[in-house]
Order: sequence, then C-alpha cells, then structure tokens
Amino acid sequence: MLDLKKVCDNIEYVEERLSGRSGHFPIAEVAQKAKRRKEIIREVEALKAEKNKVSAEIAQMKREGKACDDLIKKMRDEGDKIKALDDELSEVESSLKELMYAIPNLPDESVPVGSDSDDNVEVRRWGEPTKFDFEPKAHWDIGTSLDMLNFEQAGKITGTRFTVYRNWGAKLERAIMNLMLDTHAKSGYTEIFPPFMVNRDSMLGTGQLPKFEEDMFAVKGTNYYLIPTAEVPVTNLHRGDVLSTDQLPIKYCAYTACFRAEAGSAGRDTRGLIRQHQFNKVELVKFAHPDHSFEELESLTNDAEKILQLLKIPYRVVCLCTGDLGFSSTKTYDIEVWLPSYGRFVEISSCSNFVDFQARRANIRFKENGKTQFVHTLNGSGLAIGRTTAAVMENYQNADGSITVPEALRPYIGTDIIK
RNA sequence: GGAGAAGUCGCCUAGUUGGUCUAUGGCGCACGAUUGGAAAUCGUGUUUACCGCAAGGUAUCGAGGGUUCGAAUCCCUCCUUCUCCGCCA
Repeated sequence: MLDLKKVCDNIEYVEERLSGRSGHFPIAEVAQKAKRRKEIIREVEALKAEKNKVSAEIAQMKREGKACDDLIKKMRDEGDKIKALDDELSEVESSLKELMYAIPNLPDESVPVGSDSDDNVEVRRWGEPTKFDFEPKAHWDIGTSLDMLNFEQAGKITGTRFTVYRNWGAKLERAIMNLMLDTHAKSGYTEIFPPFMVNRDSMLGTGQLPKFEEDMFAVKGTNYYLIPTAEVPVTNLHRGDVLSTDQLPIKYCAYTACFRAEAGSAGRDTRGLIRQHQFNKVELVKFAHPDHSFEELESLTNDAEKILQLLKIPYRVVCLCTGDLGFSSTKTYDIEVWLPSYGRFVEISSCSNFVDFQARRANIRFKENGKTQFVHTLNGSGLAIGRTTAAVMENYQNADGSITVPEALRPYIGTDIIK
C-alpha cells in the first residue's frame, strides 16, 4: 500500500499519477478518515494518560492504606469513555486500511501512458520469429501425437485447464525447470523451495488479498490458500523483518507450482499449456536498496531473458503502459516469447518493481545509519515453465513431427531429438 | 492426533500471591572519559510504531480477545518451539 502520510500531503499529485490507471480511487475519503483518526488518537491518548496517572495514585494510596473508592468509581466511567473511543478508532483504522488496500501503486514517471496492452511499448527484440518450410503445428497437437501431453486424462482425473505430462513431455518440463534454476544460481540467486500453501497474512502481504480473492484457490477446512505464484511465499519469507544494509540486495529463485482460478478468462486460451489452473514456474525475487531498485529491475529482466537466449528462442521485451500495469507494480517489463501457433509474441515473464508498496504491506525494512526504512521488492518469472515447454515444442518442431532438443537442454534430458 | 513444557527490548536472563515493572542483570553494539596507542576499566546510550512544533504522551513482555481503577503477572482462543506417545512418506 501507499504511504498514508504522503497520500494525505499530496492528494493532487497522487490523483494525477493514478489517472493513468483504470478505475477511480477514494483518495479524498482516505484523507478525511486519516484526519478523523488523528483526532480520536489525540483524545483517547489524553484520557489514557490520565488513567495511568490515577491508577498510579490509587496504587500509592492503597499502599498507604488510604481509602480510594471514589477514585476507582470515577475511573470506571473514564474506562467506558476510553473503550468507546478505542472502538471507534479501530473502526476508522480498519476502514482506512480497507481503502488503502484498494488503492494501487503509483506508476513510475518513466512508464508510458496508455489504456491497455495495445499501448505497451516494445523495448527490444531478440532473434527473428521462427520460419518454417512446412505448416507448423500447435504444441497441443505435437504434444498429443508424441504422447507428451494428455488433456483427456487430465480432464478425467481433475478437470478442464489441467494437463497430464507424459514421457518426454514430463522430462522436458523437468529439464527446463533445472536449466532455469541452475542458470539463476550462477547469477547469484539463492534457491528456495517453499510451501505451496500460505496463510492469509502472506496473501495480504504481497497484495493478492483482499482484492483478488476470487482468483485464488482456498483450501477447505483450513486458513490456507494455494499460492498463485512463488512471489507470495518467497517475498513473505522476510515479512516483518528488519534487514541490514549489507544483506542487500537479497536475490532468491524458487520453483513452485502455481494455482490460479482464472475467473474471468473463460474461453481464452482454452487449448494447450498457455492458461492452466495449475502450472509450473521459476520465480525471481529481490529485496533491494531503494537507491538501486530500478537498476535491479533491469538486471532481473536480463536474468530472465538469459533463459530464452540459452534456448535460442525469439522474444521481445515490452514496457507495460499505465493502463496495463499490475496492481502492486510501479513499473513492469513483460517478456514475450514467439509462439508460432498464436502467430505472435505471448507473455512468458512479467518483471516488476514494486518499490516500497509490498514492503509497507508486509512490513519488510532495513536499517541504515540507524534509520529504519522500507526495502524495495521486485520479482519476475524466470520463466513460466509450461509456456517455455510450449515454446520449445513449437519453435523446435520438425516437418516429420519430431522435436529437436535445444542444445542447452540436452545435458538435462539426455536426448537430441524427441520423436 | 494425544500428553506435557516453554515463548520477556539484537542474544542470554530476572520477574507469575495483579499496583514504584516508567521491565532487572549480563553479553553485544554505539558514543565519551582514561591512554603515546591499545587492552582493561569507568560513564552514557541502546525495541518498535503512532500522536505532538516541542515538552511530552500512547501502545508494545509470541498474536488476538477478556476480567480489573490497574495485567509481563489472572481467564479464553490461536501461533510457534521443545520432550514423550501414536500414525505415517
């Protein structure tokens, strides 16, 4: 969430920065509630100060054996007043919090203004879209005919938007995962293997809740949620921590399965591996010093790109415009991989700088020269594994229906060709 | 899952018949004194957040509730750790 003080002191600026996003945000209401909050605090704290003072006097009198029934009676009434004010305070604070939770991060000044993904700006391109001298097939067809992917079995045992990987399909997915983790480890990321379920506080900490409840799978009979991305458990590793400056930047990479309800995307990407309720992903997470977070965003994006360069698959990087920017992000680069079946570039990674937005929610700070302040958090996919598998299958397919294994994967999978 | 023990300001620790606890002491850390310089010693400081121009105030003893004029201390719920038992991969 945003800094309440800064919002109240710069209402017009905040409204101007948020105008690029879609939706209206209750800035004025926040300022008004914040004012009421301070009034109550001033009043109730004065009463509490009095209460503490009198209680000490009562203690003194009791010790001296003096009668103090009058004072006790008086303080009983004071206590009721305090309780009433405290109740109002917590009411104001929780509604204030609710309002603040609903306000997205301010887009950075460098983010292009626009309304939707059509206004995103291409920053760079690597390689040329793959050309075929035959009619290329989609990965769901290749996967089915090579017995790598089975959607019918997944439908039977679970339901739609799930996939059973088989044989070389399962091995390919696993090989790609290992290539990613090993590559990132070499770039200095510490590997984490976290729980795939988290509690509500973690979901609040990274901003998935309370706004996006319908996108999550909740585990019945528990207070747990299935994670929609490793960002949630990994960022929350340091929830409530005070880090020291020399620890920064902290760099983590993590493989997890990810679970998304995909409410509201009915009918989109219904075939293949592109949009699943459960998919695999390697995530990169950084905790950075505020002075360096934008440099760290560039290097994080480069680290994610490195995977596609190793696999020699064409891609481009776009900077999301204000209207397409995620709720918690101040600046995001999407990496889009070339997918022949779609005939266009498809998102395979989203690399974001959240500045202090998540850190404030999750209370992740660091201490520098005796001063405590919020760290900046960043994350990005490095990469979505299922979509990478699909991209390998499609970009490396041959006329005879086989798949040439990219050189970088051969040590992991133990074959040059899948047929 | 069952039984028991415990969680105090970075670390260790005192404090549970409720009232100078505005939380003790040690270690560590910071600053200062002493010294030619250091060690040792001595002194001062050392949780965090919020309200306030400030003085100062409020909250904080795992978390959240409750009892009370007053809670680290009593009650309830939850979390975590440890020991034993059961079950399991």
